[in-house]
Amino acid sequence: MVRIRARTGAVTRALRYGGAVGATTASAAAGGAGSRGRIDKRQAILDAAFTVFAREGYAQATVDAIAAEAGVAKHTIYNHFGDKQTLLRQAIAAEADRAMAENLAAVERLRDHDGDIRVALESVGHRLVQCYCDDRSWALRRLLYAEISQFPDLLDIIQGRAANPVTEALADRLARLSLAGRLRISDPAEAAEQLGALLTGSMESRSRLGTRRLPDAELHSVTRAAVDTFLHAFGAEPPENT
Amino acid sequence: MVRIRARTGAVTRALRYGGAVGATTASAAAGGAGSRGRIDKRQAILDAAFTVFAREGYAQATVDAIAAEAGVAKHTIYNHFGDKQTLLRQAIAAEADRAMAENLAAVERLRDHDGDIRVALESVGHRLVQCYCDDRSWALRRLLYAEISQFPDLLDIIQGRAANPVTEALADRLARLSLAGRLRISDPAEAAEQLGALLTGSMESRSRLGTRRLPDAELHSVTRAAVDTFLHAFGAEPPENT
DNA sequence: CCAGATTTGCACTCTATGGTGCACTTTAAC
DNA sequence: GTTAAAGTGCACCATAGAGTGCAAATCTGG
Repeated sequence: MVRIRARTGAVTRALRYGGAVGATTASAAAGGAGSRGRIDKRQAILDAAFTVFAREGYAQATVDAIAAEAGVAKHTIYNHFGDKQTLLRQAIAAEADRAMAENLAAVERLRDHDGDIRVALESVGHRLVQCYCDDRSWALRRLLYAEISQFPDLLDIIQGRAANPVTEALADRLARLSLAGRLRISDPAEAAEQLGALLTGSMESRSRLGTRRLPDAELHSVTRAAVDTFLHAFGAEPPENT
Repeated sequence: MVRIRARTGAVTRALRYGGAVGATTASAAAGGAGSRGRIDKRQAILDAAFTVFAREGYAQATVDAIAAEAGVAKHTIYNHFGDKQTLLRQAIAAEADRAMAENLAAVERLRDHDGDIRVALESVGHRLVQCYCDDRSWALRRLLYAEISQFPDLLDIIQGRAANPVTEALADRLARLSLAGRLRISDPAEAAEQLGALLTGSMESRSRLGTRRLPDAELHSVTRAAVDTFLHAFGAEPPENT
């Protein structure tokens, strides 16, 4: 027990002054909203919590471990979040925000792409697949799957921060392209859903539930195949057979 | 503590003699291989373990709860499986076998379907989607996502029992159909992957990670849309536009 | 340099649970 | 019926981890 204490203390200090692990790095970049006290340990805690929760699962993750990872005293965590459940919810919400922002940014790049439609779709598709296969995205997805039966309200937290808005944004872009005569789509929402499915559908098994990092070449080839099939179904001019 | 004991005992007895919950029902149907002792509590334990693990997650699930659910003494569990981890692995393996068998059966129905290709694909697709959306399938998927970082070897256990063999079987069928001139497919494996993606890709958000049961009508419409898109891309005769 | 807020270290409580030991009962097979 | 295997009930151990209290240290704004 005493030995554990000592080790925790050492890690804590190393993180605080060394700032090597990433949690503290992120915290430095986030000292904006309502920063009272020090350089807002809040963000560091959220980052650390997500990391540890994702690695160990909610039940296995100990608040002590999160504190150590964040370079913070356990008490500070309870000061900020009250209890472990709240911490989980906030950590997931923060991470979902980050992930969705990335996805939306990717989709938005369809807005003023005026070259070949295939090139545009492949570019955006590739970016979307990259986001989907990002380590943190997989961690978030795993964590959601893991805890959804224990915390059904996570769905509400994710609601509006997850795939849904991204698909809608994509549907918007596809509708515009269709209106401009570049695609032939009757139901943009459905088309967006299907494009998303084609892009990400095979990632689960390919990446072995996110435990294997996929080479970029593989992402490219999946993207190309997905866009190819998509254009066969929704392209404006009937494509000559491959 | 005493009160908990009492309650557990009551549930246990109710299960043993009433056989109402499903675990015991299943066990009765499985007293085949190597049944020594009683009517093989083994299967009842596996079923109960899967149920409880899926509901609570590995760490939260208590062996006592599993014993109660199975209508069995805690000791019996340890007699059969040694420890909690082994129990998890075996429960998952058993459930994966079950799920894969269902999926393969669905795919096999493509073998001697000689009518309209669209009808055949929609029929099989619908069955596949149903399997995918089955409560137990979702539970298995959630459990895998949840525990994969704690037990990476679950991948090996699932290997050969999961989506992979199903996709391969589907690729086989598609290849035959292509050879018979009913489809125009250059890469059957890729086509199978894409058909699978189109069928199941939108289920995650639609069913809210499997926490919402989808009306069969919705499954049908998704299936129809998936097959439609698939045939646009891989149909033998270029379809007239919708 | 001061005051108030924040953070920290550490000890401590309380509860939960995996796993075991043991004596006793039930079951299946001969 | 007898017997050995399988199952049961219960007490028990050891450990671990959430959450709290408190006094001392540290920071931040003025």
